[in-house]
Amino acid sequence: MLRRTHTCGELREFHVGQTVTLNGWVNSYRDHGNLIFIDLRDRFGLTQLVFDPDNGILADMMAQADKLRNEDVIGVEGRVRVRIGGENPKLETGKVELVVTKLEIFNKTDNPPFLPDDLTKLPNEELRLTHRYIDLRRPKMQQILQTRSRALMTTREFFHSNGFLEVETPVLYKSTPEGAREFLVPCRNVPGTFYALPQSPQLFKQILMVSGADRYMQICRCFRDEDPRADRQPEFTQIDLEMSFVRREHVMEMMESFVRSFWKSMCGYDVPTIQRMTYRDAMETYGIDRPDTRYDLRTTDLSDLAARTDFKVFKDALAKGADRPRFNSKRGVVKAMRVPGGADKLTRKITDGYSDFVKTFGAGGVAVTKYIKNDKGELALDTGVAKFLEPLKADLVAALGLEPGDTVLFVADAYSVATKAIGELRQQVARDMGLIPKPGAEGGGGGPWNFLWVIDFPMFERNKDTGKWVAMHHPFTAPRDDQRDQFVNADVDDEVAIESIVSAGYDIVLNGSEIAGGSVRIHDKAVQSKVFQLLGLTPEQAKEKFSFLLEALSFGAPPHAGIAFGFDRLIMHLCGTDNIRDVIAFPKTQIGADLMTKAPSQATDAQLKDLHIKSTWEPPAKA
RNA sequence: GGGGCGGUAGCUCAAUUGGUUAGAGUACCGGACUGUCGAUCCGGUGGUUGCGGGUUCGAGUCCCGUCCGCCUCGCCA
Repeated sequence: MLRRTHTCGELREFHVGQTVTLNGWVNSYRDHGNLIFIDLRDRFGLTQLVFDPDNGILADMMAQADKLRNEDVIGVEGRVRVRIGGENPKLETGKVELVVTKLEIFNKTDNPPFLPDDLTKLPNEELRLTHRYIDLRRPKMQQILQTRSRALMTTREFFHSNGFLEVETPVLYKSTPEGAREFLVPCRNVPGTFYALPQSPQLFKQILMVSGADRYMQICRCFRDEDPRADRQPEFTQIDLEMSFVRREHVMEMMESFVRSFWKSMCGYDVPTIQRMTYRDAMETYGIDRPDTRYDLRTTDLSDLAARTDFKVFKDALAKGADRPRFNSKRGVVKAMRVPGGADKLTRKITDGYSDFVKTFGAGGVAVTKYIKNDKGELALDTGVAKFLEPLKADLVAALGLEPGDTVLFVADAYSVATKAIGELRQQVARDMGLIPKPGAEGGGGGPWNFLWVIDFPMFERNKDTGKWVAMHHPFTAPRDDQRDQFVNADVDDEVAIESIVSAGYDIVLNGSEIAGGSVRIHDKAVQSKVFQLLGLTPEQAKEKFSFLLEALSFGAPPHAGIAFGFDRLIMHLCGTDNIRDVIAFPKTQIGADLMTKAPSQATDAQLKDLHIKSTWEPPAKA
């Protein structure tokens, strides 16, 4: 076999005169009859090969070369020379070419369904996923795989050099059916029982703290059987970690150091001190718990002002009940957003579309007005709901800091609905106004990079359907240290008191995307009991579900805290893509299928019998 | 579970109001060509219009169902 001495991205002018061997795929061929050019590709680049009869090439090799087609796999030996036809500045190796003297065809390809080419339009994703091995040959995909590999390396380096112990935890795990739906694995040895695949190694990493691991990290696979999205897969990767003898500040400090070292190493960017925002500020000002702070659009609660208008939509919304008593003790809300310069850019057609847009989040619509000069040349409110607001113009201008040419958008509803709707609307407006920087604009990769800590989350929120309290993060999240006594002593029926308790949780948000989330954990039995009580778990139920953790906590648990990063999302940001499938070598579709291997597939009766299970599924009757 | 978009040659797309033999580029096959570099030029093969029904003299086009892919709401402690 002609084994390579160099890669296809390697040859330069100083190799001229050397005899070298290359291996790779035929990326393109240009056949001039008695002169054939081949661009040979591997992961490292492209090199031009020449089959040139003037250089003593044998006729039968010329005939073989004549048949070479895209994606054939070959080995060639030859002499490096300066290109006779002049440099190709598009290629790293563009100053030289390889005059082939030996050719070995390792594998002729069937005509491929598509070519791994970044220049032409990509075929549809279904085809790319079915023939993933071809799609992955594309230079862009190779680059992503490389970035991902480097990121794994730099992550491990950081944590290993900071005293973290890398420990693997089980994939076959105990089912704890709170939170996300789990994948179940039937157990052959104990009929009728099942393992679950972990949503995260949460409980194991806490146990590891009790075990004296002191600092743990793992780059681990997590599984959640929920419908995927552009940035979600049923199977995904986390950088998971936990630390002993720390409080919130220590974890945040360590993570800031990690993020700084990671971005420095990945794209040479110096992450500045990460600003902090409370959950409440995030919700009030941005309508979302992961604000994109790359642009300065803000939302404002104008309920008091709106109550003074005669606009029925506002009045009705305000009359709605309070669904978040901590934030609004009496009523629904009217939220407003000032859009600087919106009067010109946000056309009637666009703002009409906003009403449909917010309807998808349960809101009734968007009220619009503009602050512009009227016929008399005076600054006035114009169009939409102007007539209701005109009497309050001065107050509105003051409250929002309106400037001429601004548009104001209003969403009125119960707190949760209005907040969510205007938060989503804010992002849509940012897109329409062109406020979102293009990836790579600054700071390398997908920059600019706007990092943000979001802290002081509520411990609990009401489940919309059942009305029961649920843990906002998970049931092992501790209250913020200064809230511990207040929490333990709180009356479980005092809704306002319970919702006011703030947790010691923290998220890292990057450009409007949650890249990490964690918390200080409960290591104190009184606190843990109170949490279970609030969640409606009896001590018996709690014991049944989490006995191993509770037992562990009772045998000498250090104070501990941790966090987990969504690794795939980090890579998405670094690569400036908004599709998580692009940063996963073998991703799944929206129904969790792997189009290449055709998973999932049916099990045989014998397999099912072994596992003591029976499928209730039957093929639909034919009409 | 709901909403939206899409599925036509190997691939990317086109096809007027429902109307002749479903076209183009590219890939592939054959031919020409000694300096190209997304080579060029000439010729050719290639179609269950996702699948199943229905309406119609006639369906890629309209209707119903279904499958697949993408976006999204719900969901994602």
